[in-house]
Amino acid sequence: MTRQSPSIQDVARRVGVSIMTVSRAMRGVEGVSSAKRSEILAAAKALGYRPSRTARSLAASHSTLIGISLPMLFNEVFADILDGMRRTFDTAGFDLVLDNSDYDSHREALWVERMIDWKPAGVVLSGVDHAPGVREQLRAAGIPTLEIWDQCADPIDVCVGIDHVAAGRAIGEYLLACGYKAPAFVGVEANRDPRAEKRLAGLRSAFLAHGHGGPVVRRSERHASFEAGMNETRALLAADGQHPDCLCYLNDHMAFGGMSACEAHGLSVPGDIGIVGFNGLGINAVLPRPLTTLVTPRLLMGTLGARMLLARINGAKVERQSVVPVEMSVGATTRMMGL
Amino acid sequence: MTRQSPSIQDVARRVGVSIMTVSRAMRGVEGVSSAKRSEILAAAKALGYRPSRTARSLAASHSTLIGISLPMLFNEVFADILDGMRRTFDTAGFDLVLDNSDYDSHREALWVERMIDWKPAGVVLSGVDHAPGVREQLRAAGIPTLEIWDQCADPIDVCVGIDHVAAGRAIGEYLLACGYKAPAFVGVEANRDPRAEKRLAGLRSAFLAHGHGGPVVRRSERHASFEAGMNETRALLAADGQHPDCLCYLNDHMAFGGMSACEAHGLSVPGDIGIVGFNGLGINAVLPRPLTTLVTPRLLMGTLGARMLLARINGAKVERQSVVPVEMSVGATTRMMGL
DNA sequence: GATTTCCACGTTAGCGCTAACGTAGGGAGT
DNA sequence: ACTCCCTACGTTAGCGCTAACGTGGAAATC
Repeated sequence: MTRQSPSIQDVARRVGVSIMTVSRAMRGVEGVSSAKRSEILAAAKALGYRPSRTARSLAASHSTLIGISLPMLFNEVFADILDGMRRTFDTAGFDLVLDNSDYDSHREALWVERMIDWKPAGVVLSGVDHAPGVREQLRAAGIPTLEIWDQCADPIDVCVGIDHVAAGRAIGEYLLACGYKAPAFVGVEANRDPRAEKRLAGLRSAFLAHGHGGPVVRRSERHASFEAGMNETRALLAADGQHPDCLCYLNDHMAFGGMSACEAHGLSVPGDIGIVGFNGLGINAVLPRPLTTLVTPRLLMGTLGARMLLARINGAKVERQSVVPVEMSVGATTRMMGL
Repeated sequence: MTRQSPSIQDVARRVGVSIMTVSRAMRGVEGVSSAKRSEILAAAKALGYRPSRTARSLAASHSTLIGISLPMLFNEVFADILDGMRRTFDTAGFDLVLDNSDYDSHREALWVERMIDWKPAGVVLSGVDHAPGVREQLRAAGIPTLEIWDQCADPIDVCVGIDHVAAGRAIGEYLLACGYKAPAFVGVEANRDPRAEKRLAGLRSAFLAHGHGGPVVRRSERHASFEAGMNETRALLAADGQHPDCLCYLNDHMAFGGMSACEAHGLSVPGDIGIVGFNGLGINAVLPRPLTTLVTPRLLMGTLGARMLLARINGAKVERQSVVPVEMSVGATTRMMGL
């Protein structure tokens, strides 16, 4: 016997009320006396009744799903952001549908289309650089949307993140203050990570503003991993001519890999060459020589972003954009030159 | 003007067929001539029609959602597993609803209940140790379920993973072969990670079988992070009496933190003390002294698991359980004693 | 006491699809 | 010519809820 799971009808019959009263009781909506409400709740529990989410979504013409698209998961940054959001959304009773775009805006666009078919309560996208049409589709569907991790004067809906150009410039200015003159930047292919490109632009502008040349750029075709950092740094150092006096990396992972490559190449850090990461990951706490890096408030971004999106879902007006601060963390991989 | 998104009716009217024919055409189901089919598809595209997932789920009495519950995301292990599954499910047209149980089986149970309300096509749980009732609920609802990362003779439905007891024993036997005699195990609280407890049990049984004492156990109350590994190791070494001759960690993160603590304590690795991790993470490739560790085939597990679940969703019979092999990776943090 | 108000509930009409079954019309078999 | 069958559709009846509006009766107002 494959007894179907009980429906709202069964509860209504058992208590002797209409299904509408059961619906109201289950949702905690006004219009039911507290006596009836608890009677209904008890009956529902006894029968093992659980409201069907799909039926509810169809009838209400919107679901309690929230779609989240992140470039990748194995990355403390996005894992932290997700963690910050998760707690907030979870408490509010939403379920999270996840996408992993692999830094591919086309993939993201396809997923957004599919997501809209679920009539989600909200959508979260990483960054502000999307494929054409994504913005319009989300707006046309009237879906509250949060863009996270970057900033933008005119977001799709709301936006929380850091100013990547300013972050790059801050790193540049710190390095200039140390006396570094010939930076290099190690990252990934230009179209893969728009935020990294903004940081590179900021870094470049800082050096150019002080009359130096812009950074030498080296790009990996693969993920921004430990290994990629090591390989690209090795290649960079193997090139002819004078090597840079400091190396800026797309993130701490690459920087750590790069540090290994430098040492393998016989360069002492920071004696012969400076190294700067990005993000301020947990691994720094246990490294014998902590990285100089820019710490990003990922959990804060997640929590704040989730709250902003929730406010939009509830129809509240909120600031369209929120830019959170970053902090330079001076470690043991850079030094004041000439000391 | 808030023009509603077009429904199946609009497409049917435009082409001059019944909605059923449109439904069939959209789903790629038999019973429509190819001429009509392409005419309908063209009309749908022109109107911007997209089938409503919620309506479809209700009418078909099951959705294309797949629920996945993992203990945590910032962890290469689960990120890899998820990545392996994602590709497979994505291609098959499923959407992934994610939960993050924080190693809390009660949380997992609550989420499973909520997930069932969506009538998902399938559910993925991590491990085989669940809160009471979870198994029954999933079975009663007839939802294809995959348990991943551990093994079990009688899974809820299907299961793919490694044998953690055997893995622990393999580590123990390797250490015994090296000549180590006094191991310690550094992990987290006993009820937080059942898999780690199984590995500990395997490790213990190996040493006991050779007439040695079981491992000294040290547990962190926090996450199995770099920092936790460092802190617990520091505490372990600070204790009176002789220190262990080798340290086994819950995972590579903790092991790496532990290695820092050893060096800070003036112990050389592997000269004075051996260190063994678990998982074989990417960071090993760039460490000056790669960890001795047990490599787990995470991506394989994900891909294989997803395929098994897909087969179950399609009603196929499959092996209920699949145990994948692990491989000991001897790094530079252990040595043959007496050499 | 007649009117208004309000609360607690019921009724009606879908939400946008799909499963299951029904049917017309053309071709093959005898 | 008559079945028989098969293909390409259409019709009917929901899936399990909620929004919007309707209604009776008790309390409040004058």
